[in-house]
Amino acid sequence: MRAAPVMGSRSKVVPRSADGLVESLPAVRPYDKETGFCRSRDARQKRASGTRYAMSTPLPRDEKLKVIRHSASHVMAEAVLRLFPEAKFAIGPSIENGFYYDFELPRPLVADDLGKIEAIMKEILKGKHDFVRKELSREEAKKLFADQPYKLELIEDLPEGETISTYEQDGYLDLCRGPHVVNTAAIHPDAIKLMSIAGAYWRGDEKRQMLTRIYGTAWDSPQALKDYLKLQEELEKRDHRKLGRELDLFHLDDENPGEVFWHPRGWSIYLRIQNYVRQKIKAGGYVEVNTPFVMPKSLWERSGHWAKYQENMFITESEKRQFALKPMNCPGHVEIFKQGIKSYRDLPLRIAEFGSCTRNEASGALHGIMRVRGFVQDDAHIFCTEEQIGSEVVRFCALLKDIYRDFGFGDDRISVKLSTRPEKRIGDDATWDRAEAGLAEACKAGGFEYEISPGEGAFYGPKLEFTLVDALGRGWQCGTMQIDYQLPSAERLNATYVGEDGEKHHPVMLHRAILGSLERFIGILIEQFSGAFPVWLAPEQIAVIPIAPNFHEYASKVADRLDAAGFLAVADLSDGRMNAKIREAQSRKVPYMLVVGQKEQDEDAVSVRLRDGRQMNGMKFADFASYVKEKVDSKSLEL
RNA sequence: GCCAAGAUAGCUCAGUUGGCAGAGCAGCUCACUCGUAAUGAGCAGGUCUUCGGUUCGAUUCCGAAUCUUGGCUCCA
Repeated sequence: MRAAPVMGSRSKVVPRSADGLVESLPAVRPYDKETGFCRSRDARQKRASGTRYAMSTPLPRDEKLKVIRHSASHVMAEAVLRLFPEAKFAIGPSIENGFYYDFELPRPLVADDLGKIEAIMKEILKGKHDFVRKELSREEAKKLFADQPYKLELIEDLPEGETISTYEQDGYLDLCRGPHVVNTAAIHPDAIKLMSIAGAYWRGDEKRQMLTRIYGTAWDSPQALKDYLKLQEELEKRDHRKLGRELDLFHLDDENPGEVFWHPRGWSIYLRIQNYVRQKIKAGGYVEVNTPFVMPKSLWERSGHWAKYQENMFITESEKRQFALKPMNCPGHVEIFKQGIKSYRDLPLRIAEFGSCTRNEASGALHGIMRVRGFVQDDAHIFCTEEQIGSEVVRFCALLKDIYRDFGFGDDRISVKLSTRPEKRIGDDATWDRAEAGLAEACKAGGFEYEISPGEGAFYGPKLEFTLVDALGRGWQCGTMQIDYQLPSAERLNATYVGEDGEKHHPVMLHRAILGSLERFIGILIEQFSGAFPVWLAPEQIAVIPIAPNFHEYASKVADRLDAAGFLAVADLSDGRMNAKIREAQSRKVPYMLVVGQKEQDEDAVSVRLRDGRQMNGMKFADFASYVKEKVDSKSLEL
């Protein structure tokens, strides 16, 4: 979900656009006709040359914003230079919603500094300075940036023959390809805001210098900035950590980082999602198993995890033997596959598990319930022949679509990436060719268009990654489908089946998940629905509210009958007044509130207040029950 | 793990230029026969994250640890 950075553009720049404010953009960016991907480079991508980025047709405004943002980063650099004349400059690209610039500074920044820098920026912007482009030779550039080690490194790494250019505004000179606005007047001083300070490794490499990164946001009008800040507020309101506490779904304990304590309401959602998936995969031809949380070092050595994944595993010991908490379920499933003799007639064998995994994630990577150390995957491994890969992938795509749709994510909310062979890999190229081509073809046959992430595959095979796009346009990677020839091989866990020819063969293993982890998926749902879950998932579907203590008895009778009919209904018999009870139920985001008094009691009816404020008064009890049943059964997103 | 910023009542936050710690909401008690987003009154609630240091005195200043947040790296 990242915009292609402007820094990556290699294009020549033409001086002036029609409105005179933004340089015209190159008509054609380097473009690969065969794949339809634009080529651009990005420092974050480890300088892999020829890295390709998918490009959706850019709106002119998007391009304009990129130019504004990139120019704002130069203005910020100028402001920082005024404050810290000895600052060293790294890179300052435009990013989604804004820009950043990385600096090496003589001291850490404090919150006050951001305000100061922003004030200087505004002053610079008001000065109406031109951005002046100059092209120069490599030698000239090196001389010019002699005291800027990061710039020098960038110059060194520019390919032979590359045009080297600088941009200068108000006396601040920076190495840059452009394009930029022609004058700082193109950036409204009230349409920019500095957001935060963060550390970032030079060139994204954790072994290199840690720089100070300042993030800012920039827009083409003060109103656009306001809208953006408002959206940020909206995001805060939806934050699953906040809602998780407010709705009493779960808690996280500071003493036990990265592990979720599910409260009754949260667990109720969890179980319904799990049982839903359980029923779907059963219908999809999977068998469900369960494998141990703790498994011996010897197994992890054979599987390769001990060598490749050890630092992410919690290791424990008993009677001088070492064990590890499982970070993945695959070896366990291979162990099950290996019990007894398998025939080609048993394939494909689809082994599923709600696998409880524990990974020792870096403390800084933890985030609410989205990124934790203990989580459960809706995992499965499909053991099949090479010929069966295609049909299995197609089948998987159908199941995934079906499940995502029930959670409100239609086809237009799913994006797919095909990750191809990485540099460090095992297996021969012919196998990789077959695996990649097969996966690509099956993905299309499964009804998905995909983008390619070159070199992002697992070391043992290519993979498909399925990303959900939520109500606010954010992407969450959930589903995955990976082809693995290695783990079942003789060198690893040595799984075999007897083929038609009577010989032993190694099956191919497909690692796949749809929700990814239940914890993360529920976090996504909380944010997607702002905690207002669809009826079929709501932890409390119906709150029965008597208008006065006289009607407590009728209220509990209504709740009991609804409960017996399989709904999650609670009668609020507390001391409070009706209005307060409605308010409380509303803040618990209960879909249906039943207000009951004399009228309802006389007619065996309920007056329904929906979460969205609508009312359906004087509904017969039986009518209401069937109304809700329909919503639950159809997994309706509507009330 | 790395960089930076934080940690005060169950929650959201105020506060002390170093001198007995504050509010709103939630909780508890009592009263209230009430029709679609807060009835009123009262009570209780904190070793100011932890451990060291400076000081007559530290919640406040300094150091360290733990955790959280925002990034980086990684990733379900």
